[in-house]
Amino acid sequence: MTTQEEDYIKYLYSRLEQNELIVKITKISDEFNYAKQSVIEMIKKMETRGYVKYIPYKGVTLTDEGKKIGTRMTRVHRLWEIFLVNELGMKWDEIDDEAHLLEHATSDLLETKLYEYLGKPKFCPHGSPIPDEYGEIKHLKYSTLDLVKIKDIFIVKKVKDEPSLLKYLEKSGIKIGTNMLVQSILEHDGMIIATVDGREIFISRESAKLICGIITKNKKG
Amino acid sequence: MTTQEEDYIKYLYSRLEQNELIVKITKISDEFNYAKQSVIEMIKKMETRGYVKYIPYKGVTLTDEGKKIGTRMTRVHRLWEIFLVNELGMKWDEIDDEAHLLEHATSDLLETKLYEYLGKPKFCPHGSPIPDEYGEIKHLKYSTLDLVKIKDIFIVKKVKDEPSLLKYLEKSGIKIGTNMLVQSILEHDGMIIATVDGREIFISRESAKLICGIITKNKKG
DNA sequence: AATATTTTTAAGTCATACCTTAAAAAGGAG
DNA sequence: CTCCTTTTTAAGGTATGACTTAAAAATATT
Repeated sequence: MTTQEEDYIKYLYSRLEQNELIVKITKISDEFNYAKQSVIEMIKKMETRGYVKYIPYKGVTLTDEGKKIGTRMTRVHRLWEIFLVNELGMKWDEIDDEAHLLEHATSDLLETKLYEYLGKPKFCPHGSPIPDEYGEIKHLKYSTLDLVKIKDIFIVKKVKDEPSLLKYLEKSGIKIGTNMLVQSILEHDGMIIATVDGREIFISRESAKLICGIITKNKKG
Repeated sequence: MTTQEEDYIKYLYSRLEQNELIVKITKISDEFNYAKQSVIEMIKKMETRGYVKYIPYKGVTLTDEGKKIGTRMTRVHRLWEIFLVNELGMKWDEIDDEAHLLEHATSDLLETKLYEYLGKPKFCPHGSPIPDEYGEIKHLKYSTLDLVKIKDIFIVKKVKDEPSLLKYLEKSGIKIGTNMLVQSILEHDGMIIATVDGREIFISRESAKLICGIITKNKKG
């Protein structure tokens, strides 16, 4: 298993997590900035190895074997993210690239030891679930921040792993578990203005769609 | 910088640590199990990049740039070894391969964070010195266990990183810092019999040369 | 159904880092 | 100084995983 194959599989697995069961070659080539031809060649190679099924003009799906590897890569990636944040004190937006390098350098033994060392964590620092040692993963259903109404309380549970968003949230003091009280929603662009520990926070509608959590209605009495 | 280049440089650096200032192509090809031709090609490529100086029929030396990279690789390798032993509880003989994978996946930021997290350690689990953040390294001069005499006390300070030796020492309860009281030395093969916490330990002459430490003469009164 | 667009296939290229085999050159020993 | 061994050079090969360009095939649109 090469680093490249692992990256292809991990990407396909991430699409699967988003319920995208079949992924177009074009989408893969856009993701990695590879020529379409290169992607087709690689996918065909991976098909002969049993990791994916490729239906021309339709797209690519992971085989059971591919899913197993994808689960494993995702698990290892998220475990390293936990290590980098909880143990080394790195920031949200610094860890994806680091974890990406480390995940390709992780043996089964190391994976096991790391998992136990970190206390068998269930969620990565961005709130995504970590598959357990048997590959079982429980995706929780959340709302997104763009669905709130004025006076709602929103508890942040998961955020998209996108550096500039993460940097902004970090700067704004928003973490997993943060409670946001929605103060107002601008009419012309949908910007959400909320308070976190009394401080005012501004979240664009676009960003709001990338922030998952739980909405608690504030019934006016 | 590719993984392969890093491995070549790290090996040359390890030779340098043993005061082997110029390394024969044959030695490198033996070490990695590569054809000599392949080594020559690689070394020539690395020479154009400024990492080594190659004198045909003589051997290879690291340039200052190469030494810098070698120091860095060695440092990162030994830091990961500390992590694997001290934090994850891995065994002496399990960590070399793991650290080897991880060292190629370590950014400067991660290196810094890891160093601080581990408490700026000065020695790896086998007792080799870890270069500090400026690349400074202090090689301590030790005796070797094969130089002891009967009734000497030997304090283990450093052992060769060789899986089967490490496994044997682990099983025998010998660690860095262990005190060994030499009971007898067999005449025909030089085998050393010593006690550690009352238990009898057997070390062949060959192995004894790979165990470094401090000899304290036991002056008979 | 005809045309336009997208996707795939085919053919050939590149760099990396290994490999082998054979010839040439250097170094060491008698 | 010649002979022999070691080392290097030269030439050509392999696999991986990218690339481009052009032709063919399938899908989508009018």
